[in-house]
Amino acid sequence: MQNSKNSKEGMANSKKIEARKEQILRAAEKVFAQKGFQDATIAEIAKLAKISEASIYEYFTTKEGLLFAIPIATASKLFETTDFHLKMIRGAANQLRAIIYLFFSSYRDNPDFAAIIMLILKHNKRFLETEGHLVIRRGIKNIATIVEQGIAAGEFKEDTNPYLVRAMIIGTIEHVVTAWLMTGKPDDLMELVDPLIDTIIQGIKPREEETSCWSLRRVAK
Amino acid sequence: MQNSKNSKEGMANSKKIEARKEQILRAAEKVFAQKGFQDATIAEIAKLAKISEASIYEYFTTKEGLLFAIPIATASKLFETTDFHLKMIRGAANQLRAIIYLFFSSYRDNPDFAAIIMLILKHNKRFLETEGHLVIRRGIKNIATIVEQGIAAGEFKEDTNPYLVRAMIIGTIEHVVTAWLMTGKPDDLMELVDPLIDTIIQGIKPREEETSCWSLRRVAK
Amino acid sequence: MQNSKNSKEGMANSKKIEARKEQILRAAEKVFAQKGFQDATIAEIAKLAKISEASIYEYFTTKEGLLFAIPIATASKLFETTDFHLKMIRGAANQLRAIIYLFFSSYRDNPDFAAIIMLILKHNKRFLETEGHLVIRRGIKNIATIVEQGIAAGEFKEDTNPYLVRAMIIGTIEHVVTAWLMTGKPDDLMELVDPLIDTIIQGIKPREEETSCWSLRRVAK
Amino acid sequence: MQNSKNSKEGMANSKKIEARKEQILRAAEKVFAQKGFQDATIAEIAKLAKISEASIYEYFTTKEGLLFAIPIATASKLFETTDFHLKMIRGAANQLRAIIYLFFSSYRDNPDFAAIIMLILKHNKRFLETEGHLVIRRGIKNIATIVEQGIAAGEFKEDTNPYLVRAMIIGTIEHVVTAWLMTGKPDDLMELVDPLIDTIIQGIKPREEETSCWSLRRVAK
DNA sequence: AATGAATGAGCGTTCATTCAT
DNA sequence: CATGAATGAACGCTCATTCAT
Repeated sequence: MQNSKNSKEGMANSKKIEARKEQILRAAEKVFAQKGFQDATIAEIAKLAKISEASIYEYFTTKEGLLFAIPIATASKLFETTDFHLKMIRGAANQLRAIIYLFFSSYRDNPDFAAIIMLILKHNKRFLETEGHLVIRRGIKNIATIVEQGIAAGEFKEDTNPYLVRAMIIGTIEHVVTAWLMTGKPDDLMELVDPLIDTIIQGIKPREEETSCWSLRRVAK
Repeated sequence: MQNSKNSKEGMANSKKIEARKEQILRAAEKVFAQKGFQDATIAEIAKLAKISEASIYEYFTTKEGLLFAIPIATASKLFETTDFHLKMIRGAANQLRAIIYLFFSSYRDNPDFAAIIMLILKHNKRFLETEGHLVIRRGIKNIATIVEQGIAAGEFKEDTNPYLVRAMIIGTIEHVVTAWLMTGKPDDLMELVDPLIDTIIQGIKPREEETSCWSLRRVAK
Repeated sequence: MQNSKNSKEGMANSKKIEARKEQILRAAEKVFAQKGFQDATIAEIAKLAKISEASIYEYFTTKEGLLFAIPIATASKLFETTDFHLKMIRGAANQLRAIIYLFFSSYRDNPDFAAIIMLILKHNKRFLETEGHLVIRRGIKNIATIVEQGIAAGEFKEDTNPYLVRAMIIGTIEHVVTAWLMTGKPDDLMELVDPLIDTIIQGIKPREEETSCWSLRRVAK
Repeated sequence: MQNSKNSKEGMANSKKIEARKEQILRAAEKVFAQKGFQDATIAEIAKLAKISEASIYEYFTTKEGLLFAIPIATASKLFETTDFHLKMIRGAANQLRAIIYLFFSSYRDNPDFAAIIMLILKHNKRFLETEGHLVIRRGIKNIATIVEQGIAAGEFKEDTNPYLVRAMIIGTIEHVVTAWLMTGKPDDLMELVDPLIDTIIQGIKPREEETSCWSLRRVAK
């Protein structure tokens, strides 16, 4: 009985703490996204989070530490979702399409998260050594892996550079999303998914004469 | 004599002024590239430029104005060079290749300029309404135009989206250069030129079966 | 049974409380001595005392109150010891010697206590109106009293100023101990006891011609 | 002509700067003396000096740096005065008397300086490695030297410990001045000069029976 | 009795910018 | 034209203290 009470309290407490953290993180996300890191003030974040400035420092060590903590949850969720979907999809091309789709929709649905990543964190060297960056790095690794699998399966050309493909995908997404953010988010991001993936896929698939028109070499094998 | 002396002085002065400006800009470029905008101080720039802090304000209105003025010269030169070369090149694909080559080599040769663009200016909304940004915008327009010409010439697929292609090219370059800058510039950027352009070109050129394998459809037309 | 248990508990409790206080005081003494008053934090004291910060405020009203309480026990013990020894000693000079000896050895054996007194409390005006200061004041009164008795007994010159003598003794001890603390406690404090007291005693004892060589004047009286 | 103008300006400027520094130092001295280091604020010092807070940092690097600079001028003057007088005085005893007199009167006439030294700086370890402390150290060295000369001249006992004598003199002065400061400066410090020096001198001069009373013992030898 | 959690209040320091000379 | 000197305005962070539980 005592145990259950304690464990309940424990849960309640840690839940409360997590809720508080979440509350601060959401406020910070909004303020950082709107003002940028330097122009954002702890005072404003605290106000928005309905908490005292000092309390923020109970949960995060510094203003920058707070910034670095922001993307962890959303990025984790994004990459979990991605992993979940990828398991159900056959074919490297389709998997890439899914990834691009999920990235775009994640950014579209979380523009503050997108702004933090694209406009603030991406250029901060200290962020490179952070848990948040680790999450993102792991999530991005997928792409190169899928490309490699596509090459192995003959879906993509043998001389395809998986890291270049990844750079093209991520770079294009970043560029498009950044422009979208900077211009006040007028466009429909999702319209670009298909053209982008189609272009990429066509760019890296084996030459037609090798595959479609008799596919001599493959037959030969 | 006095006149000529004066006019000489006038020339000398305006030259001197330009030289002074250039001196400040180079110092600012170095400092901003190294420290970022916020962490760079006017004091440090002034010191490096061997000029007083107050004097900087004789030539530039604000710290941000100084920042915004930095890329103008280098960007102008880059786009002039690009224009110059493009006139000598036939074929949209070859022209895109040239552009990518020139961009990469410009960034490689001017890493401070690259850092200012990639890590600082790209995310500054106020920069959008700036002469510097105008120069860059004009320079980038080329790409979409060339793609359009390529489509018109049958070099690229008819349903190619020129703006997406441009986004892919610019986005990939930015992503690669940013990574190169953030990781201490270890890689050889130029190695990526060919794979990148090859992939893009293959991604947007008309389908093989339409062109290589008897081009039935086109003939039918 | 219950009663006895309760009273036992009562005893245990008050003992426990005293133990707790003592625990906090020792932690505070160490931290204050090491860091000084301002640089010491309640958090650090609490950590060292293995108690929560809030609990400290169950036993002491403020950080300064805690500071003021530190020397009471040690000072009381010192002055009790001193009183105890003085009863067994005849002659003002010997008594002064004993006092100086006991002071020095107390500081040597309790360098944290010494640091608190010499480097922190001695300069705090609010400490003047404190129980801790009262204890010290009482303990120091001895010296002047002994000097007065020495004068009355003809051991010391009639025109000796007891308060100056006290100031010389205390001042010298303070100066020496402070230097000892500030320089990392390298010297052997005790070596100074004899030279100090000898010099003082010779400085205040009646002139030789009055005492040793026929003591004319005294006889004349 | 130009030269003289320039040098005049140079003088004017450096004079102005010195005046400004002096102005800040006087304000800081007063505020630090009244409130102590921690409770003093730059704001208050700036206000009293009729200067902006930021300007203080044009002349001093930190709050503590400002504190450390305060005693330099006064201490230098004190020790120069001391040196000046000592040259005109014969006899170690008289010289010690002069030193004690000059110390006391310096503290009496500059109670803020005295408070800074006695209540703040004396206990700051970082001050030990400071120009201000160097000045003081040099000034205090005198005392031991004079005692040594007194010993050599037969004025003082051969077994006199010059460092103990110095500690007694400085310690007593410090103790007395500190008490004077802490109690609101009611007493006349100067009354203590003669009794103090007389006691010290008698405490360290060769024994009377050897010198005054026909020196029987010595003769006996 | 004990403490986890929350915060009010405070301050040193930085720096872009101005202006008299 | 050049600049030395001055400053207004801002802010992250700390910590002693409180209080509900």
